[in-house]
Formats: sequence, C-alpha cells, structure tokens
Amino acid sequence: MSTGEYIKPTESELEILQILWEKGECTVRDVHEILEKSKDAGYTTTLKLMQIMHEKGLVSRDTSAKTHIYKASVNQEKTQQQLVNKMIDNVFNGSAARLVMQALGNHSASKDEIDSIKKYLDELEKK
Amino acid sequence: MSTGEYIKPTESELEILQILWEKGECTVRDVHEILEKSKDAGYTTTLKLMQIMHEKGLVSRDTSAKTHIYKASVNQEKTQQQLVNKMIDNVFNGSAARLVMQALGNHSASKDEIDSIKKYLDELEKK
DNA sequence: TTGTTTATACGAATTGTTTCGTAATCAAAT
DNA sequence: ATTTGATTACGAAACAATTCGTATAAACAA
Repeated sequence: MSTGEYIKPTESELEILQILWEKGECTVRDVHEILEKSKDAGYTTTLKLMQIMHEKGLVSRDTSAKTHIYKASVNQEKTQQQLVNKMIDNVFNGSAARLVMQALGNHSASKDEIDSIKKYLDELEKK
Repeated sequence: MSTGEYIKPTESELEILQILWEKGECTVRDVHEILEKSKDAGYTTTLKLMQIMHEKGLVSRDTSAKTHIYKASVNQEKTQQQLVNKMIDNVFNGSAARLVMQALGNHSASKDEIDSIKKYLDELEKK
C-alpha cells in the first residue's frame, strides 16, 4: 500500500475545495458565484485555479458536455487531517493539546460545542 | 486601540520563529545549526530569511556588535491564535470543534494530554 | 445565417517565497 | 602586515501562486 503523494492545497485551492465538499458537483460558474461573495476575483481566475487543481489531481471533472462539471477528488477528512497535523508540528511544536486549547480559547466555542468535545474525549479515553 | 497589522509568517519563517521562541536570543548561526538538522539549506539562506523577517517586523535585532543578535518580536500565543483561527475558517468552515476532534483523533494524544484538555474545558465552561 | 452570450484554453504578467553566489567587512591568528 | 575565517549585505535566479486578457469554440436566439 502506498502512503500516497500528498499534495498540499494552497489557500485559494482550499476555498474551492470547501465549496466542492459542501455542494458536491459544480460548474466553474457555481463555484465562482459563491467565491465572489467573499472575494473579488474574475471568472477566468476561478477557472484557471480549477484547471490547475485538475492537473494536480485535487478535483476530477466531466468534460463530456460543453460546460464541465467538477467535483473534489480528495477526501475532506484526510485533507483536514493532513493540514492539522502539519500545523501541530509547524506551529505548536508537536503538541496537539496546545493547539486544541488555543483553538478553543479564543474562537468562543459554544456550550454545546464544548460538551460535544467532552463526550468525544471520554470516548477517546476508553480506548 | 489598533487591531494591529497582522503579517502571516511563511512556513520557513515559522520554523525560525519556533526556534527563537524557544531559545530567546540567537545569532544567525545558532538558528542555522538547529535548522540544519531537519532541513538542508545553506547558511546564507537562513541569513536572508532572517533579514527579511526583520524587514517585516517579525524579529528584532541588536546590530551593535559584528555578529547580530536576533529575537522574535511577535508574540507566540498571538501568532498561534491567528494561524489557528485562520485554519478554522479556511479548512474547517468555522467550526472549532471539528478542528479539535480532527486534531485529537489522529495525533494520538496521551492520557495526560486528554486530561489536561478536559480540565481546561471545565474551566472554560464555568464562564 | 448571423450575431450574442457563455464556455474553455492558454499565455503571460505580477507578486511572493526560497535559494544561493559573490563582494565587502571585521576580527583573530600567524 | 598578511592571511584566514566568520559575518553581513545584496542581487538575482528559480520556483510557485495568483491574476487576468485574449483567442477560440459551442450554444442559442433573432
């Protein structure tokens, strides 16, 4: 079994992946219209990015019709995992706990969020 | 009160900041020797990086002697905070809880780590 | 058919990051 | 004094990421 070639998506690519993960299949225009709300870049920029992502294997596409249909071809959880692990090493010197506390400290987690994390920790501890 | 200009350190810059945060004051050579262990780059590369970091205001330096002495001028916690928040938005769609679980899931937190996080959550909940 | 709109493809400019070679400078050793 | 070694400064190459203009083709409406 291969460990796989890990391609780290860039920030712009991640923005697009987020949309694809949520929406499933999308045209460039679909993605662009969502992107436009938070960002100001031209249509061809989005197009180019998605073409590059295809070259890198981050997305797959159906080109049978004129308007191509894209979808993410990398797994959301795996990609998140990879990025979090990198951050733990790169920013928190290997300590997951410190990342967690930092994440919860400021980002004002709700009581519900905190409870669900607690439950998760209990389960984790059983093993 | 100004919110401050946030400069996002690059990955290489972060490697250097980690060293400076841990060691305190360092010469370029000090930093380079540590960096060399995990990375293969020439001395002048490290020097240049640190000079750029100085231009950006990420480090300060004492140039009174021939050999300059560098130290981090950005706060460790604030910088970590900033990067984690960015990741929560950029990778986890705004959910701190999901980041936390992802972080703890794989990165095999020890029992001690889990306990200290729990304690932290309890305190957080009191407020 | 002809013109308009909507796509993709592609090249290229721009900007940012990383890398290193070379020159200049200073200090210490011979 | 001269050489040797360690240091900084600086320019520029190499690479990567982002942006957009323009050409071209397809679909559609008149």
